[in-house]
Amino acid sequence: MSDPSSQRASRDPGGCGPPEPEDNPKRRQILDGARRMFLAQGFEGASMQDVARAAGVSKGTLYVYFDSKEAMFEALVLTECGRLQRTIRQLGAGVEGVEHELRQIARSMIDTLLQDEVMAAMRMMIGAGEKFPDLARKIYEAGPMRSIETLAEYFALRVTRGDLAMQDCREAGAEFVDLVLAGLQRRALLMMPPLSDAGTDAFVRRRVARFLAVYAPNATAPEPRQ
Amino acid sequence: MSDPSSQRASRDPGGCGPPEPEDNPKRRQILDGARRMFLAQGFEGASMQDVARAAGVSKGTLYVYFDSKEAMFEALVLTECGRLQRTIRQLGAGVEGVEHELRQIARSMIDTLLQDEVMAAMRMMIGAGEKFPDLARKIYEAGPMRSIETLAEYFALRVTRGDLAMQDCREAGAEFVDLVLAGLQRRALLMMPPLSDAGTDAFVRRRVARFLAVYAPNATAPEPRQ
Amino acid sequence: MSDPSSQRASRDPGGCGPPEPEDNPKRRQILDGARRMFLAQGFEGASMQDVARAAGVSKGTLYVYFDSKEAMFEALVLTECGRLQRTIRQLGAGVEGVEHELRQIARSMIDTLLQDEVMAAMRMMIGAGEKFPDLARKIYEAGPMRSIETLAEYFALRVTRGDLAMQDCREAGAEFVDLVLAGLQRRALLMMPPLSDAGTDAFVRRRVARFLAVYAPNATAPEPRQ
Amino acid sequence: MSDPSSQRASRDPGGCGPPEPEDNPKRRQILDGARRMFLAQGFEGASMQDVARAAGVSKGTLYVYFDSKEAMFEALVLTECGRLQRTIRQLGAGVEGVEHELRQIARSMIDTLLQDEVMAAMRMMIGAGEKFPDLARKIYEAGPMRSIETLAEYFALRVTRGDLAMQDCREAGAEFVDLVLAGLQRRALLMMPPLSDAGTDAFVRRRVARFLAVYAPNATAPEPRQ
DNA sequence: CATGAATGAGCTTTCATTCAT
DNA sequence: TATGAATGAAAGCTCATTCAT
Repeated sequence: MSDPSSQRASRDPGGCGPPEPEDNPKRRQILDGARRMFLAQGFEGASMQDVARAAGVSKGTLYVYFDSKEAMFEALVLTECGRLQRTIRQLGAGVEGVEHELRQIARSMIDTLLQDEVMAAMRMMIGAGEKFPDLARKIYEAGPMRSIETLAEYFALRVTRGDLAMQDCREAGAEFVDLVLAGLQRRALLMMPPLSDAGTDAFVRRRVARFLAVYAPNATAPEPRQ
Repeated sequence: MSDPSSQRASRDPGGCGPPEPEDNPKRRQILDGARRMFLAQGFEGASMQDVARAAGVSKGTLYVYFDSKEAMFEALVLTECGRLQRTIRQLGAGVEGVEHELRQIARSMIDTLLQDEVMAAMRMMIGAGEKFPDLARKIYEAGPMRSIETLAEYFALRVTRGDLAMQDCREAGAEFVDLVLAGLQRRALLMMPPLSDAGTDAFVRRRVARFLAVYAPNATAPEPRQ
Repeated sequence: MSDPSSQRASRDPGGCGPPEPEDNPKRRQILDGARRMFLAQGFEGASMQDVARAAGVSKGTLYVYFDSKEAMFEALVLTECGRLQRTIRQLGAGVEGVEHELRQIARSMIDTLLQDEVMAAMRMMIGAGEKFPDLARKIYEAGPMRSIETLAEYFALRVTRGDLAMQDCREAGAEFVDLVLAGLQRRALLMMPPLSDAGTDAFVRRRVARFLAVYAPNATAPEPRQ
Repeated sequence: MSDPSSQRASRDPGGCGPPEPEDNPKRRQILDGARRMFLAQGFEGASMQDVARAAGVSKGTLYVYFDSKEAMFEALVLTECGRLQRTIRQLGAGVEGVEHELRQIARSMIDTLLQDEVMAAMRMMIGAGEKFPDLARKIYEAGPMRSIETLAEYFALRVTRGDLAMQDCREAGAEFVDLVLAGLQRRALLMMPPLSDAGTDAFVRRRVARFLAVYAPNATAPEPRQ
């Protein structure tokens, strides 16, 4: 079992599962180079030569650890999935006061998911979707879907506390994501310059208010504003 | 001035402007082949050979009308921009009854923009964003931004009629797009199977209700519903 | 129909058929380079780079005329088949006096088929047999089998004239080939130095005598000699 | 002197000589793997990785025992030479009755030398002949030449017993090989399907009869038959 | 002695691009 | 203007070989 490629098949066959320990340092090193190149150039734009150079190994070594460029890409994306999930899971941990809390969650999602690097990953995954539809689906499940579920759990908790009132927490989660993230993400996907910090704050206040106008149990009739 | 490539530089310098008359039939023919191939295979997946074959001309002729593959891609995208704008402008034309109307607008946007072909174009443009950032921005302006503005105009009209109440029509437009389109688009971008027709209808009713809960002037306190 | 590759599929689909006119000069030029390289180095030993250099064209041009290295090899071999058949058909044309005639036929076969170049072709074909069994069979039919049949026709003629006596002309043809060619060919295949001219002559006289000892109608009891 | 590779140069400098004791077990093991792979895939088709796997050692170990792939191939072939010689030496041992005996020898040669595995070896050696001419010559001497000599010895014995009459036993041996083996071998080399068992028997009877028509001392005038 | 990680040259093939006609 | 033959750079991938352990 000293062949490093023996690790290939055994890695997380079920999808974007638990965080992978991934202990082989050379493999990590290669994936790291691959990450930089694929994010910067996309799947087709980055050549194996590029990846090798970025990883500081020879082209041949790439094929010791991965069967093909596609396999390497898949391994990379799966790794990134894990990273993303871990990020999401921490998003709204331990904040207080519903409106304030939701603003913080929103801001946290925005700050995390609109980072250049994450957007590049998203672009890469979307671009590669046509060629790797199964992979794209896994990404959806590990990313957006997981975010929504995490939010749903949080909302469920708040409902039991009486802070929120809703019947379908998942739908509310989806709505929250759509309201506070989708628009900014759409802009970023098409390379529009990001909002200023103040602009983002205003946006978050507005949209969280919209959300609460519907889901806060003691919501007065919503005043159309802004 | 018999060189058709002399038209290259002069085409729509300002961006995705008004519908281009585009009179040269051979150029149209080439762009049409390019459209089919790029949508089907993506920018890197489609070879100039493919485009030439799809357009029914020789490879050499491609270079009579376009300086490079990238230039052809850019020209194609700009043309598509115009097409999209025209589509958007017709979206909610001549329907009546606010809630019913908004549902029809929503459904129309969904049906149009989630078509396989449009999604392929979107994926292609997002994927190419890294390489053509200016182009991506133009697309944003011609696509989502224009949609929002078109909606804003429509809302403004409804406000004057007293059917809606809002202060910032553009913000309301953005919110509408986020609520009724973004989630489905996110799913489609990552190759998730589309909702059933009934599912889509339910989604539209739900989200339009949310929208009206905030912006209908005589809105009662919104009832949180599934 | 100006694409040179359109000639690919239409070339002699039935096997080693009639002499091909093969008029495209560039294709000929490439096949000629391929011939030199494949004969010298074998199928795997010769790289497409080698072939391109030998043919005086660029590597890319190779693929304008042939779909793959294997397709080129097959086209080459088929061409060589035709060449060989033409040679065989002329072998014993118009000589007189049975023993003298048979000696001349034998010598002609030997001189033709033991040329360095032909032996190289044979080695190449045999070496490639494992990978291209169908092709190898075609070669057998176009080469050895055809030789035997040509001899059989000749023997049949001589039988009607009363010069030879035999019941199965094909078997006699096979025997003749075995007696006068096989041994020398086996030597040549394994790179043994060829017999001297005088040695070859002696060999031919001996083996033709053996043949006639059996098939000459007025043969006296064969005297074991030499 | 603990380096096993010190055995390399000293191995059988004279060619395909006496059976080599070959005592190093690991070397044997490697050659055995090499034999399987080279026969199955040919010299170029089999990778050192394949050989290592087939031999159950690491790739590096291969280079402890052999300087290069070519050296390993040469060593393998030389070993196979010995094997073949031993086989040949036993071919016609201890049978009785000249015609019956010759048929048995013939059949034995055919059955041995036309086995798939032996043919594969032959094809491999012929194919490699261009690249390793000296090796090919050694093979000729160890294989066909040795067969002929063994037959010659056998014929000489029979001559002293009065069963056969000939002046040049080696020539007779060569003739025998040509008559009873060459044709079938030629077919097999070019991947033609083998004769049926009955067909082979008929072939052997016919050709042995031809042989005896010339070399049996009491041969009546040969009757042209079949 | 044995290993297997690492290498880099070389493989077949593709493709955007040029240019003589 | 339109062609398509020709190109050469670069792609993904393989493999014989080396070397530190």
